[in-house]
Order: sequence, then structure tokens, then C-alpha cells
Amino acid sequence: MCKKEPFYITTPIYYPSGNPHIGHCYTTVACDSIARYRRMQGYDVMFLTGTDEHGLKIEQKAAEKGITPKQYVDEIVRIFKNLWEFMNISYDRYIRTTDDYHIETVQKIFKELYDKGYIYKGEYKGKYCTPCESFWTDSQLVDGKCPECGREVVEAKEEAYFFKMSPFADRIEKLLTETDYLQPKTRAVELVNNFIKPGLEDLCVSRTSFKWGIPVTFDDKHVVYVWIDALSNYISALGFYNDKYDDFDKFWPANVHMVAKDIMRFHAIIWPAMLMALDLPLPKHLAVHGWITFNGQKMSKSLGNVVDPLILGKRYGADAIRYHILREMALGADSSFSNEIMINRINSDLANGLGNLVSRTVAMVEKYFGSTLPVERESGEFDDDLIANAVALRAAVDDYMDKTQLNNALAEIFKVVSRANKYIDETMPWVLAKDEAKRARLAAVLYNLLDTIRIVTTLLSAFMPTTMPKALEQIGACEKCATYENADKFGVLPLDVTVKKGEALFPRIDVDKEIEELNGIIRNNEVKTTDKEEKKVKIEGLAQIGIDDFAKVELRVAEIIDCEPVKKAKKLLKLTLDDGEGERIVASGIAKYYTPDELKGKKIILVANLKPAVLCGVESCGMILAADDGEGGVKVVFVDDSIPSGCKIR
RNA sequence: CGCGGAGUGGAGCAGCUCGGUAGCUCGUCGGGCUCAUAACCCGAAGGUCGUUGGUUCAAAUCCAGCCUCCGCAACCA
Repeated sequence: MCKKEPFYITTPIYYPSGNPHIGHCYTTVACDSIARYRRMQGYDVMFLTGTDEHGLKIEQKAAEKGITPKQYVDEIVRIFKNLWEFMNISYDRYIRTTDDYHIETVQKIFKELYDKGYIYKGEYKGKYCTPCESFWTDSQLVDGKCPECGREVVEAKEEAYFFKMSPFADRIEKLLTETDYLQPKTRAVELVNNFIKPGLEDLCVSRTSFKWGIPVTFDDKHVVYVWIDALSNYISALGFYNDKYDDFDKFWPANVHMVAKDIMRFHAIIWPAMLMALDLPLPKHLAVHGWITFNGQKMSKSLGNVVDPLILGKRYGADAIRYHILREMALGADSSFSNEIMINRINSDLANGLGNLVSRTVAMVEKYFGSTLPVERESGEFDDDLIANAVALRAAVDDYMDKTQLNNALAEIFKVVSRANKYIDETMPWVLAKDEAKRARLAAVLYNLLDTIRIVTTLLSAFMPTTMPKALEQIGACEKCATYENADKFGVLPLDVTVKKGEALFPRIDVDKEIEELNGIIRNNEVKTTDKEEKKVKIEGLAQIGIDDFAKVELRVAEIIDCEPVKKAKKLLKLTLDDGEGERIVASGIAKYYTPDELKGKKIILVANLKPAVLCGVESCGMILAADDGEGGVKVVFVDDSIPSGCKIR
């Protein structure tokens, strides 16, 4: 093979504000499989992953636990690395944004952008919560108050540095719409319409409101805010502007940045803008995948349905989890996850399909020939078709790997597994075995099976790196046989190959039993998390108020006399109320939970002296009381019809 | 009329760019086989391809309207 071509692939750097979940696994396993496949093909691969460890949230989490931010992230990073080890992730480098060399790079980049005039000092305006020392945007506020502590916020401004994005708008638009940078490209239009066409706003890239970050060298009140800190990891890890590593020239630009759709925007717009400002080449591809949904719902910590990959992995094996994730994953689309889908998939593809194929083939070689095949051969019907399928497989897989369609690559491989199982029925080796004269034919059949398995398992070893070596050992494949080079050739195993029976590669799972046990585990987790949350609410709940504070709120009974949806809004209903004195208009975000007809004529409790606000063009004078039902729904507090409108509530 | 995506046998998806027998996986039912992890192989049932209209000899596929779901954005006061 000629000179090794470099191949650079990255996961995002994950935010260690909590333990890793299956979503992190998804991206990482996909990258790992690509990295392994490229290595097998002979590329010189650099596979990078890591953690993004700065920011306010980490600072606060650490404070809650009474430890330093560094101690806090050290612990979570340990858990991340454990998981990657368990999942057999073959990353070449692990970058932490708290590493010295990364800090050095970020500071130099910041300075350079400042010197070039792309970063300037300005003012950040927003709502500020003094006790929390935090800025919030209007949309983050809860009831106009600080989302963290619930206290009043004040209009405030702070000094901050901004990064000019507008000079790059045209180039970024072209990058998104005219190149194949973004995969899948369907999202390009969305990005351009939402962010570029309305005009790219300058980006706030420094903060003075927290300390846990990289200091700006020429202005030590400021720390670098997430963008420049986190995104730079992709080049600092190669030694850009630092002496720790020295392969920037070799590996940059990256071949693939893989990210989930929630951070697509930053990688599709901000990151290219930064690179343009630095006069660096742009990465070749940004592969965006969807989320794993659990039983149809988005996974979230608050719903308590976060899937812990370690629990599943310990039960079924890392490779089974890897396979399931990769097989369900289609670039761009969300993929649903449920224990049932996963177990069925493992059973049908891995246990019944591949595992059983290896098992039955090896067992026959052992049983009919005492583990070692004789060298005499007699070819026959069905051979050519099987061999043609096996030999053509590598090209098909290559093709899908080039398009980052790992699910389809796996589907191709498993088609050959099926073909091989069918071949056994067609050739009926157990019948051949009864006839001494057919031993050469029998040997040929079994050899064809073994060599097909060799091709299949070789290609699969990028995806299931723990189990496939065991399979190769069972069929008696030496290391030299099981190479990518040999994966499009037939007849590679020695004629007198010796098999070695072993444990079942993927034991069949008892669906009902497992589902029940897993549900038990989930239930326990739910109980635990609700316990925690309740405690949290008590501790972190709003500050106590005096009766005089309460007296400031004027609550009244009011009747809904008319109700209609607000045209421009999805969630808002425009309510016309009779508050006892006259009519007033209130907008309420309950359109998802109530139809106008359900509300007409009902009596509710109105916060009557709330300052009016304009929402989607409707002036809303007050608000009505409603309760979160704890399941994501909202229930309006209705009151007895017999209470006249206008009655004050005390 | 903010932007975008999706609606295909019980479930999950492919097909739609370049119109012409609706395909795959799982599940169900029937059969075969016994080498194998109660696995494997074959066959069958099951879809007016969201809805209405249009273009056409012919539409899941092209066009228009409508309905529903999802994401982004935005206002859940």
C-alpha cells in the first residue's frame, strides 16, 4: 500500500454537567466505528474526543457539592473515560478544555482575532440577577424572574467582547448550500433562513460574570465564553498554537466532525466563521445525526428516561449495544430506542443470525471432520452465488461508509449472513455427511461457509471490536487472513483450516424476563430521581416571603367570556375575561392543553395587577393560574361557578 | 400566510431526484428441516401509499389546496 493518507475524525467535546448517557454513546460509537474502518483501510487515523469543562453551570454544580470545579470535572471525566473503555472506544486523543496546552491555544486565538479586528469590546445588555450574578435573555426568564432563584432581575449591562460574524455570512451561506459540508444537506435551508438571512448577529465571546473559564490575556476581568473555548479544541488537540502536539499540518482540515442536531448550528455557522477569521481551511464534512428517542419521547433527565449505556452494556455486552445503536441510526433522522426494540434486534440479527451461523458452522466442522477440514474439494450448485455475494460485500460497505451511512453498511453485511444461512439449507450438509462418497463436497460446503464468515466478521470488526476477534478465532482465521485487504477475496483461509468451538458470541435474550427486569431498574431510578427532585425543590425553592409581599398580588375570580387562538402563536390563547369590573384581555400559553370551547364560560383565578405585556401582538393584562401536572401537561385552576366574578381571593 | 421535515400492510422504515408490477426488517399464520443459541429455510395473509382535486395513456412518485404530526424560530406573564 502506498503512503498512508491521514484521516481526522472528531466527536464533540461533551459537557460534563452530568454522567454520560446513551446519546453521548451514539456519537462516540459511530465515530469509533468509522475510525476503526478507516484504520483497517490503511488510513492514518486521528480520532479525537474529549470534554468541555468550563462555564457557569460547572462552577455551580461544584459549589453545590462543596468541591472545586476541577475536582468536579475530574470525577465526571473519569466516568466518561470508564464508559469509553467499556465500550471499547479507540480514541487517539482525549482533550480536556482545562488542559494547559488547550488554554494556551485559546488565549492565542482570542488575541489574534482581537488584533485582526474581528473581536471588539462592547456591551452586553440583558436582565441581570444580582444574587446569582447571572445574565439572562428575555426568553430564559421565568415569569419575568431569574430562572435559577426566582428573584427579580434588573436591566443591566456588562462589558463584553464580541466576535464579528457578519463579514463571513456570504461565505457561510455558500458553504452550507453549495458544498457538501453539511450532511444531510436538508438542514441547510433551515439554517440559512433562520440565521443567515435575518443577518448574523455578533457573538458574545467573553464573560465577566463567572470565573471558571480561560482568562483573556489582555483583560483579566474577562474569561473566554464557550464558543471560542470549546470549538477550538478541534485544532488545539493537533498542536495549533501550542507545543504539546505537532500534527496540525498533517491532519487539518478534519475529514468529519460528527455532532448531534442540537449543536449543529454552532458547527455549521460559528465554527466556520472562526476558521475563516483565522484564515484556516474548513473541515470537509459536518455529519449531523438525530436524537435517540425513548419510547417515542425525547430523552431528558427531567423525564427520568435517560438510558444508562453502562447498565445495558453490562447485561448484553458492549458490542450488542454498539450494534443496536449503529443499526438503528440513520444520519439526520431521530431513531427510537426502547428496550424491546433493542432486545429484538440483538436476538434476531446477532443471536439468531450471525451468532447462530458461526455456531452451527463450527459445530459441523467439528462433528463431521474432527475440527480440521480435509483438503479435497468438490464444488457444486449454490456455491457461486454465495461466493459472489461474499466477495462483493466489501465494495458495498465501502460505499456506505463513504456516505457515513453506517446503518446501511450493517444492513449489507447482514444480507450476506442471511445468504449464508440459506446456503446451509440449500446444500444440506447433514445429508452429505451420511454419505462417505460426498466428503469432498461436504468439505467444500463448510469451507465456503467459513470463508464467508471470515469476510463478514472482518468487516464487522470495525463495528463490534470486542466480539469479532472471538468469532475469527472460532473459525480458525489467523491475523493475516482477517484483513481488509483480504475481505474482497475468496479462498483465503487455509484449505485444512482448524476450527475451535467457543462460547456463544451473542447469547439469546429472554425478552419478557429482561423487559420486566429493565422496567424494574427504570422504576427504581424514577423513584430515586423524584426523591431527589423533591428534596431539591425544598432546598432550592423560592425564598420565603412575608404576608405583605403576598398582599402585593391581587388575585381575583374572573369568567372567561370569550377565547380564541392567537394567530401568530402556537401556544397562546387569547382570553377575554370578565373580572367583575369589565372586560380584559389575557394571553395564556395553554393552547396545547385546552381548546377555546373548553374554556368558555369557565371561572378561573386571575392575577389582576400584573404589569401588562405584549405577546405576539396581543396585549396581555394579567395572567391566569394554572398548575403543571408533573407529566408535561398544564391544568388550569378552575373555581366554583357560584362565586361571582370579581371576588378577591385572600 | 415565520422557516423546515414527515404522513406507505400490526410496528419500524425504503421507494419519490429520472412517473409504468408497492419492497425490506420485525411481528402473525401455515409448511419444511434438524447442523445450530426452541435457532435456520420456504410459503401465505395483510396496504384505495394522510386527504381532495389537477396533469397524463399511466402517479406513492409531478402540480395545487386541505388535514395531522415533528423539529427550529418565537411569544409558554
